[in-house]
Amino acid sequence: MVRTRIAPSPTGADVHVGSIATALMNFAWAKKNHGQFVIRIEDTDRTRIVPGGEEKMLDTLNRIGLQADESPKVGGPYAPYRQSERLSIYKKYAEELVASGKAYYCICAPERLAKMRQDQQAKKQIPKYDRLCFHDQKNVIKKIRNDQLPHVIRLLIPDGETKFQDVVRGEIVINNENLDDQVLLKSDGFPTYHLGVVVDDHLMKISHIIRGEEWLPSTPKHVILYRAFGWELPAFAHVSLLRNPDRSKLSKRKNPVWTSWYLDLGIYPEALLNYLALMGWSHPEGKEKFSLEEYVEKFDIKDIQTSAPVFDPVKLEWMNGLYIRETKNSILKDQILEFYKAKKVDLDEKIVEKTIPLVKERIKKLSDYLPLCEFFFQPVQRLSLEKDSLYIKSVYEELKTITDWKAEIIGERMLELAKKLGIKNSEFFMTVRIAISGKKITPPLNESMEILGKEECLKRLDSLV
RNA sequence: GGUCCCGUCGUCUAGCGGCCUAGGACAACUGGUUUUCAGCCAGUGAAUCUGGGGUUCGAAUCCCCACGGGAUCACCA
Repeated sequence: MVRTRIAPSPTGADVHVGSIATALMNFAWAKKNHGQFVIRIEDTDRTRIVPGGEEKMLDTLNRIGLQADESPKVGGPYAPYRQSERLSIYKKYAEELVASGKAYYCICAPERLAKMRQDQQAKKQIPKYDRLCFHDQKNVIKKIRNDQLPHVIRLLIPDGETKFQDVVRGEIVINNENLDDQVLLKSDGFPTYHLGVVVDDHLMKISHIIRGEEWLPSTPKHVILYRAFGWELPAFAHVSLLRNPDRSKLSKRKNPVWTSWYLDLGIYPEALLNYLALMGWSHPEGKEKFSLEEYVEKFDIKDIQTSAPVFDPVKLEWMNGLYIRETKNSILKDQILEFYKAKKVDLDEKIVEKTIPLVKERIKKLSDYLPLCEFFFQPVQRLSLEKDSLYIKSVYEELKTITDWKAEIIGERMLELAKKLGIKNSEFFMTVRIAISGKKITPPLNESMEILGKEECLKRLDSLV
């Protein structure tokens, strides 16, 4: 049975787009194999918890359409799915490790640890705990009992080397000398990430751990833990991190990284997912656009790319444009209405409906709509007209005589007028365009004028005459 | 710095020893459609496959080294 999971930590304001990319792979792999995709909240660092963060993350995941089979929201057979609610479990397992001699108590003060690390670094040594407490376990235990001393539990890294298979990177071998005696249980009773993931992934029967490559260096510790418990190893698949254009990992310093930022821009969840699917993976037939369903069918963790891709918002927008152009007009209308309503802007449905055919090929995301169409709803600040725009009056007079206010007719009459006046079409229409819309870039002019209506057009021209 | 990962057009990638004088997509540029901008269509440029050594009849593909980039080294995840 294939079971995958994502384990977000509510230490940010929202879900990072990179997390969506790995969530997508986890989702796809579970679905492809008719297994389950679970969401587990790893909130063990109470000092970094962002209020409302968990709520927001779950909400975003929901908006994006990656439904979890098990999560804090929907529950499941291995509940609770929030680590802060599983404290007694970690404690039990940590103690078990101490009992079997695979871990030990440590009462060293943070100050001592900090100084030790500093000294080691100064001497260019590998910063590692010196096992002071390990070598004095009896006394340490006595002190903890007698004085109620705060303490942690550390993993005793065995000698030798640790080896494991990574689905995307092959065999990974590391000399254990490079590993520190990792704290497993903190003095506040919360587990560290390392204990938490291993225990939960095992208990929740996670078969494949697909996560960012940032975890690769600490995976040997996890492997050691699995073996210390005598548990079977899951399959590990470390995927590359999304990068900034300068190749550093995608960060909010250099790029918008919160998923809802893109969604709130009017990027479709499907388009975001589709674009993200192309980061480190490619369709067997070379297709660029495909549905989630198709992705699930074609995806295989063995095909995941090892090199790290640069996140390109330009291509994302192109992808979204593809989706917009394939959206039915009536649906696109509703989406635009809804999109702006969420931003507290109420648009006239009739106008939006009429403008859709004109803008569908001109917008790449929903938020492109208003900048392009604002003049339909109200007169906008006008660009200044060229000095030789005196023929605006003729335009006004000509339009005034039109009785059948249709784009085609308006176009014919304007063309005639331009010819009569001896003005180049491009110049003439640009002038009219600015007079009517205030801008140089607009949807097709004749159609726009039809939508605006004769009265409104004349009014706008009149103010210039 | 130690450890680990990675290295094909500007970007995303195809490529799994001969089909590669390296293919596609985005971006760029040119032309067409045209009343602006898009869209659409046609086309152009863009990678000595990071470099150097091997292995092989033959290497982008396998091996080694160098260089470059990244990640990671907490009672953070």
